[in-house]
Amino acid sequence: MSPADDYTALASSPASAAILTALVTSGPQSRVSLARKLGLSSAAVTKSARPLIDAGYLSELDATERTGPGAGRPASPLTVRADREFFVGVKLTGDELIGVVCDLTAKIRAVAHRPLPSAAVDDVLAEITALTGELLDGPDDYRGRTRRLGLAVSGDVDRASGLVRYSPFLRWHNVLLGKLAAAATGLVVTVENDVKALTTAEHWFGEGAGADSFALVTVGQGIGCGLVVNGRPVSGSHGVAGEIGHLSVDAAGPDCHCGGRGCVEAIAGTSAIVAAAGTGGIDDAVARARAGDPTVTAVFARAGEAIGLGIAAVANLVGPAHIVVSGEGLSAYDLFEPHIRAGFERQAFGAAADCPLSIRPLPFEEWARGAAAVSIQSRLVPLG
Amino acid sequence: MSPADDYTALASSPASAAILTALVTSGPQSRVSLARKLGLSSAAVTKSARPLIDAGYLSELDATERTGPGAGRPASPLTVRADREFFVGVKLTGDELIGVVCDLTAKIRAVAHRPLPSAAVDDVLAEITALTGELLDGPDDYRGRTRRLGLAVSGDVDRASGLVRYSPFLRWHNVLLGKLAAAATGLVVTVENDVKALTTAEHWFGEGAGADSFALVTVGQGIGCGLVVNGRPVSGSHGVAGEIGHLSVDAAGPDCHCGGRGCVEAIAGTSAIVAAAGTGGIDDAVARARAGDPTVTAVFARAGEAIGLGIAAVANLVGPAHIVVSGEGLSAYDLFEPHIRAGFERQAFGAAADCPLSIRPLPFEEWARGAAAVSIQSRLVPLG
DNA sequence: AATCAATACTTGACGAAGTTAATTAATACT
DNA sequence: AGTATTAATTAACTTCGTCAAGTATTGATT
Repeated sequence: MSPADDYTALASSPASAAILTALVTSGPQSRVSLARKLGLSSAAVTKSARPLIDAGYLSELDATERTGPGAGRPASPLTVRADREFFVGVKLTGDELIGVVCDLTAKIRAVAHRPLPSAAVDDVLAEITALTGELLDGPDDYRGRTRRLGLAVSGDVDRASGLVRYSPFLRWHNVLLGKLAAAATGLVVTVENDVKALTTAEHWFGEGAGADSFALVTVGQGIGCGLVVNGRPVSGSHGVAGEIGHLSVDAAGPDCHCGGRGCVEAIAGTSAIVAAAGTGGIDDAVARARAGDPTVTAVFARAGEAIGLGIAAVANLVGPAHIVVSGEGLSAYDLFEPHIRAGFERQAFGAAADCPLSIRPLPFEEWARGAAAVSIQSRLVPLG
Repeated sequence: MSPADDYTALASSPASAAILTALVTSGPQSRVSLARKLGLSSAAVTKSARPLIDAGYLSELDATERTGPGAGRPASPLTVRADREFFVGVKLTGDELIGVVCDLTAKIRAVAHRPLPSAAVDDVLAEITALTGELLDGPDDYRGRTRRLGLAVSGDVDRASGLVRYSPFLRWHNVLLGKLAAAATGLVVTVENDVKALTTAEHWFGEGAGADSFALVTVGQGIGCGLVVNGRPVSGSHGVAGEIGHLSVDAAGPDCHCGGRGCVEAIAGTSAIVAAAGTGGIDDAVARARAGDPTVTAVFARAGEAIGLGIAAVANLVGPAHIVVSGEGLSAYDLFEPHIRAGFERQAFGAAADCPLSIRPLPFEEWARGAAAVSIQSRLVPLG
């Protein structure tokens, strides 16, 4: 395999893309079960898998697990060789870089943080390069088996061109981050919106693995949502999608900076909670709520319910198979969770209420893992 | 072409399906422009189009329109031969059947109505057969060129198997309508949910033609919504999708029969309007509002705004390229329209507000046309 | 132990559906 | 008339799948 192949996806045909996707999202499987699941002949699986095995990306598992009713040749399931290649993922925030090294199954192998004293493009590129070096040239030497870097940025990002159209926290406009970072690091770079990246990670490697439709809701400063429908991410024709934070759930609710009224974010965003609780900061609000202050407890209850209503709206409109709720705001998980569920259950229509809801806090490295997941995906299959 | 071919789709390959879809949704085009748009070689278009021309489904237009800068061989655009085949569409309501004959471009050629004195399955089948006969064996003799019948039913429908799982107005449970109607009429039958059928019609033959994502909102007894995302209809993993009527937009709003509170439908559904206006019926309410009764005018204003908020939720979450608002409720179009727009514009986030909104009343035959559109689609391309 | 049935996988011939490159067709401009 | 330009077709080839036949590896039966 020539170095130039690093720039193209590993899968050269629809079949091999489907095989890689199924193995990554659903774990080791025999060729026959892959064929059944993907609607292919087993001959096609054999043929498509061969070059992937030869290149070291797949391998055969020992035929320990018997599948059938006993008789017959045992299957030798195919599996992804996790340590065949490594990927760097970096999440950019306004004041910090969070970096991880992941293997092919998006398992985090190394973590590093780095403050970001300046948001000037050149400074950020220098810090990305330094962080990448720190991760790759550290005690475990990943350098030789790492060709790709994923970046996750909040804001308006064009993944195909690696362009950051607008990023509020970095105050960037139209920065060709992909090309610049590729030049600075010598790696193949993908750039994606942070929520979409996290959605990809959960859809491929997390609880949403293999689901045909899936939603990820992030709770924090803002309330965001990534959507996967019919197996494909939703981007929105006008560049807007998943704006769950600006659904209006209360006609008498507070005005929102977006011009709307009663937005979920204007009730349940971090600053809205702080304002409503009349406390100094979110940590203070959490502490007072945990101490039992009824005013502040009510603020969290109202916020949780608003989020639940927003999630119910997602369930009613697109009907995802699974919804994961997460984000830095869920460090106060215990204060939110029952009210999110209450709001959801009240407003989810009919069978939409059957949609399983996973509500859990999210380690901050997960955002960087999301960036790596996009990079892994781009390595395995064309586009996304 | 043997009779058995009537059961399979006309398109035998992805390329021919793409060509038919493009010609139906975007009108006559040269082979070269089709190739560019679809990412195919022009040789592939030539080859795929040939059998469709031979079978009489496509034909070449006279090269009247010049395309290029003047020089060069003029294009002879391909076009769908609308009268090659006809399709019957029937919409089933609780007390009436509405039937149409459409040509291949979904243009309505004939219309017929028929009361439905009984909702017993056998009686409905007899009426469908009679209506179909009336349409096909009438003054224009469509019988010889019609092989397919589309049925549209409100409720829970499995298109693939032609099963009506549950239909509230007909009080049906698990009726294999597709097989039964095929046996009764001798036609190839498709069965689809009425809102989805109407969405298909607008997405293929109406204002949403060719859009990658599209939403149709119906206003009437209930408030419904059909969604197309990434070019494919959204069905919902748990069978629920597009339930815009049960988004909660007012925390202090009325309780809804669904168990929720402040649902769009509980504010803007026909019976909610009648109840809030304190009038005898919807016609009465419309009359009083048109006469300037401030109470009733306010009821319509509030209803319109609630619908607008629901539409904004769709725009914020999935970002369709175009939204069509229609339905029998929009016979009172003038009372709703400005308030729908006001609600939408207030709550649409950022670029979502750029989404064009078409608000217009809908002739009742359009529902039957929707049923025919599904049938046409099933004739042209596999699945949907 | 030998055979058989069951299941997994591989192989090679074939076919469907696309590609590229060369050719033919039809027009406008000089 | 000759040439540039664009459209469409044709023929040779490539790719990627299927099908059908065979091989591989096990448990059960005789």
